[in-house]
Amino acid sequence: MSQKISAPRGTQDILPPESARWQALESRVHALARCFGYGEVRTPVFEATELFVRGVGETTDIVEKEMYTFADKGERSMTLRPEWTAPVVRAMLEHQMLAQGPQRLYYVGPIFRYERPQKGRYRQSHQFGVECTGYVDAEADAEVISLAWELVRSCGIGDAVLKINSIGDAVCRPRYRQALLEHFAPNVAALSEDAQRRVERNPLRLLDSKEERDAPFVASAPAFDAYLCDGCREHFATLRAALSLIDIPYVVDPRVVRGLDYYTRTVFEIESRALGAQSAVCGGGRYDGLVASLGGPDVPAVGFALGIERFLMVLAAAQSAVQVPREGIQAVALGTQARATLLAIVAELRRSMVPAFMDYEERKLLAHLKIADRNRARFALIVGSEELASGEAILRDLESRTDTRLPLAQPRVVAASLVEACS
RNA sequence: GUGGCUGUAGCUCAGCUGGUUAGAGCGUCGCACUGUGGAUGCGAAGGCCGCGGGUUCGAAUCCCGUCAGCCACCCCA
Repeated sequence: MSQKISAPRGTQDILPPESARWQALESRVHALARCFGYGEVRTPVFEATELFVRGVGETTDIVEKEMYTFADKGERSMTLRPEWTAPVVRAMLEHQMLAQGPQRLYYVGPIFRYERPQKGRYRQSHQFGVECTGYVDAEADAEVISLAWELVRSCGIGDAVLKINSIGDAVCRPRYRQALLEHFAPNVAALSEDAQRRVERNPLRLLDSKEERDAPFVASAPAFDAYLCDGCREHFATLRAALSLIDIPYVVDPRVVRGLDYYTRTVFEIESRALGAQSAVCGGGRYDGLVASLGGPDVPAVGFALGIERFLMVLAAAQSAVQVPREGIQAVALGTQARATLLAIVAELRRSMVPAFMDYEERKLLAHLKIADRNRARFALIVGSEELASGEAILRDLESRTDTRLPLAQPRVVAASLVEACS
């Protein structure tokens, strides 16, 4: 056993029938993005390390300890993409897209973070997300949020909650930060160890503490609300009005504070209890300074990322196991000659895009029918010596258990009449 | 990265305070049943008890290490 190679820690193989659920979600995602006018972007799986250091933020956990970084043979430092926003912005800059007005892009694909694996947390995971650039308007925030919410809603996830918040901008955030510092600093000794670290580094994250001993101080902390500048306040109000206008239920939660440096103003999360501690299925917000910080023009942007693995888990919890519908035709050949006859018909069926299955072993009819059943085939096309003699195959509807006779002619003709019979 | 729980057949799990050849259900395959499925009955295959070391006359069982999964923290999708 020890010499067997297994998938690296925190990664997983996605096999049938699970992969079918992925395909279903992915096609839903593509269709939804299309409805909102978003085009797909695909970027390299690895990028220059510098892109993430500048884009995500030097002091974030992602950059500090979670990146898969390596030197290539030309001694360049490369990093496996730990998130999509920085690469997408890089691509937009590289291809001069931002000079051409607002842009709407979406992506689906893997990200890599070196973390300790746990349910809903992997070293390779997959995200669907969008980036909308060029609008300062809160309607763009609402658009992006509604796209995420529409996916959740259309999949029938009942217990999902949308939480929104505003974390201000370059003008008012430092003021609020200062206020928080002044609130917590006198009580540092009473705080949990983790909280003490955060007082200096990122006071905003203190609001997110789960430690019981921090709770009283968190509860009495000043609210951002009072510190928002006029611009941010108005932006948040417009967003709330827009969400109400398009019937999207939300709660304002001051504790929603994103961990990546580039967020400004709007931040939001969609949570579900089905996930335990990793409750966030989707997270995003506005990042007006990111494009400029990556060397581009001063272009505002909003977006989100949704965890595919987590989303599928929530989906599985919400839906009861659905029976796979029957589909396609199982060719049942009894004898060598029948096998040749059916082989040709199966090939023609597949050319007509009708799923066709065949087992090549010499088995009894009963065994063949069991296989057909297990394959969830809708029909069985049976040919044995009797059928060859009479020139008529038996087409059995495995659902209604009724038989029809079908003249054996040229494979293409048989396939054509099967297509008709099955539709 | 920190703390804790768990690793026995393809899957879900039994296996008492260490004691002969490690069990069950599901699944797979075969037969009853040359030719009309999901059932039933009978049978078979499938295990270095995650891996490595130690204690012991003797280890799936106790100890240490390691790998992996899970839970919480941390972080985030």
